[in-house]
Amino acid sequence: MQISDFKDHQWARPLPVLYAHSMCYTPCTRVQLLDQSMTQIISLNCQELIELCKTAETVDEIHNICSMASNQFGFEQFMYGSRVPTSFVRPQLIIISGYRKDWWDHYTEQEYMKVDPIVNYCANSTIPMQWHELNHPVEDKKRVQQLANESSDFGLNSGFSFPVHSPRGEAAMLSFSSSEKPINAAPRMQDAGPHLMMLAYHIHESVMRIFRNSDKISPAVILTGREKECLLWAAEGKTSDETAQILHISESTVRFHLNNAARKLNVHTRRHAIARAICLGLITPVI
Amino acid sequence: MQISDFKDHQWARPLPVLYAHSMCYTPCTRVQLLDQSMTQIISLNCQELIELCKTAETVDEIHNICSMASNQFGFEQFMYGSRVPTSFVRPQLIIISGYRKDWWDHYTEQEYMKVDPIVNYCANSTIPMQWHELNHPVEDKKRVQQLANESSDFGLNSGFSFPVHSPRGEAAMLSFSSSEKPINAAPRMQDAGPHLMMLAYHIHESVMRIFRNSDKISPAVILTGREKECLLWAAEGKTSDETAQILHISESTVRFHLNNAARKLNVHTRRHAIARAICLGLITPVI
DNA sequence: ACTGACCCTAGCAAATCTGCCAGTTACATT
DNA sequence: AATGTAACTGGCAGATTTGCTAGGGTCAGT
Repeated sequence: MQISDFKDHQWARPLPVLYAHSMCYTPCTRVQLLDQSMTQIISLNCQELIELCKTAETVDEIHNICSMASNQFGFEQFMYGSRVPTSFVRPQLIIISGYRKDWWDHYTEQEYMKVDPIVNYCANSTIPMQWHELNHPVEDKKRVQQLANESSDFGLNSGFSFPVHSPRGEAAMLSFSSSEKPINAAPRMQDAGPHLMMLAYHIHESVMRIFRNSDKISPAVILTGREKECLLWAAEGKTSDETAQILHISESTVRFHLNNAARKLNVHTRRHAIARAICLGLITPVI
Repeated sequence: MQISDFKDHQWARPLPVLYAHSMCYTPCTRVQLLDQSMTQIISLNCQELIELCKTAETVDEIHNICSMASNQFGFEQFMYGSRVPTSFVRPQLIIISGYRKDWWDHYTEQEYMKVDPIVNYCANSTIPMQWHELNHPVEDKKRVQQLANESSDFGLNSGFSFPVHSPRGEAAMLSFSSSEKPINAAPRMQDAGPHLMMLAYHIHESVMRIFRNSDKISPAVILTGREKECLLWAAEGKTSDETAQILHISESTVRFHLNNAARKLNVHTRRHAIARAICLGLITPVI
């Protein structure tokens, strides 16, 4: 969504992106082994890469896995990006770039992410998409056209992007690109689709696991059963009094639990607590 | 999450499940053509099934596509289920059952869905899972054990489940099952995984498209830009006054927009409006 | 020129939330 | 027996939301 400028406001400063440089761009068909002390060259199939994901403990490993997958299926560059809804206004971005350094620098410098139709597509859809299929209406046609023109200068002529969405509200994207023309690359990409889709979800799970284990994103908030229940009914629009009747407890107790929940969530109002709890997947619909 | 009983409350009555019978269970290795007037027998690969998804206009077509996929990969029964977050307390369920009629009747009669660890897993994870791998802690061990024992009586010895999550907060699951023992079925299932995962997401998209086109689930709510902005800041915990300062408008205007948004969302409080808007994907984090 | 959609503003009474305090009870773990 | 966690209850002042009504202004499309 478009949001009004609020440059003069304290919210203007963006959260730092957690990981965002092109670590080891390798435009060859083979990549180095994970253990970088060895220079042996190996190649792993998708299933093996997925197994690596499950045990990966650093972002570098993830980067290497993506590189290998990219090469495995004849792509040259990749990019993983995810948006963690720590806040609506200032979500946390995690980016692992396998783009060429010059392109990535230009991309960030121009803030292309804000208009990139591929990013926009992945944020709103679940179906993998080959770039030449993209036909979404865009807001800022001029900028999008500029982006399209410049990207081909950096060897991004065709690509395949995989949206990832989790029950905790995280939205992610894993893109692979090639300098080949779409007409030539399409059939090969088509075959790789299902395997890369499966990989994309595993990559995302691994990245989130790694960052949750680190102290770089806020630790999981743990709410008690009653706290969740009170939040749930509050999110359903019930007043404290109504919630109290539904749960057969006093209104004071409901307020008590909501206050505790708000404190744990590090917010000051119920609205904020509700939004946070939903975003974090702490309260989910009951089946 | 566990929620206290509220049987004596008006919320006790469940929403009707939209589609939940075993339409044409076909425990053979081939299925009938979509045009049922013809009895010709065909077999389609996964890519072709996905193409069918894109144009499917009825639930029956979806059912047939799932049947074909099931047979294609040596499964016998399937089940698709999705939960649309129209409300936290009373979400809308859409179910397309390819289970044996007797099993499905028993399953619903026992309300197994509420304790089914596979359903629980899919609601909270994104990675496809073979049933024998499942090792989640469960709440009601006795009932889960009962479910496990009885399901094998109905020919569900191994299976593969695919969670689906969308940016609009829908959670879905597509499961395929076989009477084979896991040890025998696992390798074949493993190979089918990526293709069925891709199919699962297309199935879900088609189902949601079909139901949104029908009048069976509430039509999409359209908010104006200002309404979204005001909701966004409200979800961020800002008061009307603070939002007014951020957006450089008067507090009256903020109230006006929030009221309009609440009316469109058919709710009476901001908390509820915020919850609804987040669930429906109407307000999303800004990049 | 008209219509519709959107955005902006105002005022008021009643209902509700928020932040703060200080307790009791039950239950499982150590 | 001691500890910790979760659940439960009460009170109060001040801030905020809610529901309502009633306008004016801009802009695009017809």
